[in-house]
Amino acid sequence: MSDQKVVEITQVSQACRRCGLYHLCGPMGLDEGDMAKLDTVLKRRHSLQKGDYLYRLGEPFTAIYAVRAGSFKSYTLLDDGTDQITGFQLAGDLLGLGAISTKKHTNAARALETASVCEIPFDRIESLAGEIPGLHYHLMSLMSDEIQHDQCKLVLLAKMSAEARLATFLLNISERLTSRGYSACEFNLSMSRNDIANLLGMAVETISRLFSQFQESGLLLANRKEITLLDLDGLRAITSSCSVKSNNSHVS
Amino acid sequence: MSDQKVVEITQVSQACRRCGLYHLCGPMGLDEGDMAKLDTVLKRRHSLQKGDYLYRLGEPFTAIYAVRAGSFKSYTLLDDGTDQITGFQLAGDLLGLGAISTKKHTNAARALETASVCEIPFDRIESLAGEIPGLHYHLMSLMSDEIQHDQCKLVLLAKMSAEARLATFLLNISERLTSRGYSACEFNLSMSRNDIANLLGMAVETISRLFSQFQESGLLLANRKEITLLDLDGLRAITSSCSVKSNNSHVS
DNA sequence: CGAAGCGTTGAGTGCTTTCAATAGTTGTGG
DNA sequence: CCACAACTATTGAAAGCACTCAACGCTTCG
Repeated sequence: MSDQKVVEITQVSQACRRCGLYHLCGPMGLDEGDMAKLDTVLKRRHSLQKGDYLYRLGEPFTAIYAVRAGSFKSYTLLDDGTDQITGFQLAGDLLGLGAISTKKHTNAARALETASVCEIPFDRIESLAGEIPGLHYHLMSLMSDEIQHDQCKLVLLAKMSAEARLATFLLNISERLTSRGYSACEFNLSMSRNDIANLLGMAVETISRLFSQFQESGLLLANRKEITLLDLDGLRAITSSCSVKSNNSHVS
Repeated sequence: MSDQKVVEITQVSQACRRCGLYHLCGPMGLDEGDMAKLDTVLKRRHSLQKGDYLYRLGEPFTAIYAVRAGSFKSYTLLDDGTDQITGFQLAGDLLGLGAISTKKHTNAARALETASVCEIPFDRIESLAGEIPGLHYHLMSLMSDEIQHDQCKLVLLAKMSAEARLATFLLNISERLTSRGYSACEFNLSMSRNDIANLLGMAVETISRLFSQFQESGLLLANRKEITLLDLDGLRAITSSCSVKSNNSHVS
């Protein structure tokens, strides 16, 4: 079971170190050998252009995906023909975990900009898990995270005012970019105002008005998709009245 | 690996057939032998009274739970000191799946009435999974279900009117009770109006007004916690304008 | 260049909330 | 057993937040 763990470290570096999934694999106890095994089932560099579907609603579920670069929106279709965005996925986030039980995707995922993903065939995970003891536990942890994130979104939608929702959303994007090594205060939103409004359960006009209001208050600068956060504490003050206790809420 | 599967069927019957988890174990391929093994790690008949905590926020995560009888509410605490209910669990539902990654419970679970649960120690699941091939997949399916259910709740909160939310909630309770063999149209709500309002992101007064309105419209009879649904199609019509496409939405 | 889409801003409406009062229910202790 | 307190539920009236409708400028793209 541990006779094949000697591999070229450089090979692993190439394959995984730059992958968004790396920081998820590392801390959970996968050594270099395990990661090399994992690497053998990963199809690398699946690239997509803006608007491309990673998968559509109803398609058979065959794999989960890790975002390497770019960003995605995942959304479901409602009876009235409209969409409901259930989340945005940035580099390092996973896609497709909600479809394991149904074996069909219950939502669609589309690239918001040029993006690339790691595709992880699910049936090969099953066989691979026999060789890597912690893999199943790792996957369940990731799914557990997703459940927690969704519950943070529930709080946001159930309890927060429009103002607090947008502030929470912006701070969350900022935190997630920071943890990936990007700037905490300057970034480009890859999604439209429409998409933000949809996720946060509000009208587009309200989003637009709030951006203007935040700018007048000196909290941020917003020029279309270019965002500069000027007063993180000010934004936190807006959310603090009703955010989840002692928990890095993940709301997008 | 399959040399220990011969066991007493009657023993299995006693342990699992009446358990809410049974209909989850059965279809996924566990045979009687596997179920007997599973049974050895289940602590049976953990009973609770109304108001008892199954677990509290911040407690170490040691086990997941299956509701055998009664019902629970799970909720998180917000910074402002208020609660946010994230779901109600009826017989057959699972509790605790969101805490696997953090190893601490990120929400609390309390009995809404006299209840009993199966406690499933998580560390023993890990070792047991080596003997039961499909167990990990089964667990991931259950977690995948939870992710889907949470996303249905997101739709409800993001898109639906107060009227549609309550109608959806009632139909969902009805469906879940039906699938457990209870009456589809007559049931007692174990949760208070306050709890319903909290879950659905509304004021208590609005819930109360809607119950009155639904009753005047002949959709249902509501006497405190005793509910009689009179016009399921009428309720569905209220929700249909904005429910999730081709999906048995699970919103409580 | 024109069309289509995105983003911003204004005005008016309306759904839901908040405040308030009342009644019914539950639980506790004298 | 009743009285009292605390909680739950219902209903009314008024206020407010966010939505809808509408118009306009800006950007993108064929």
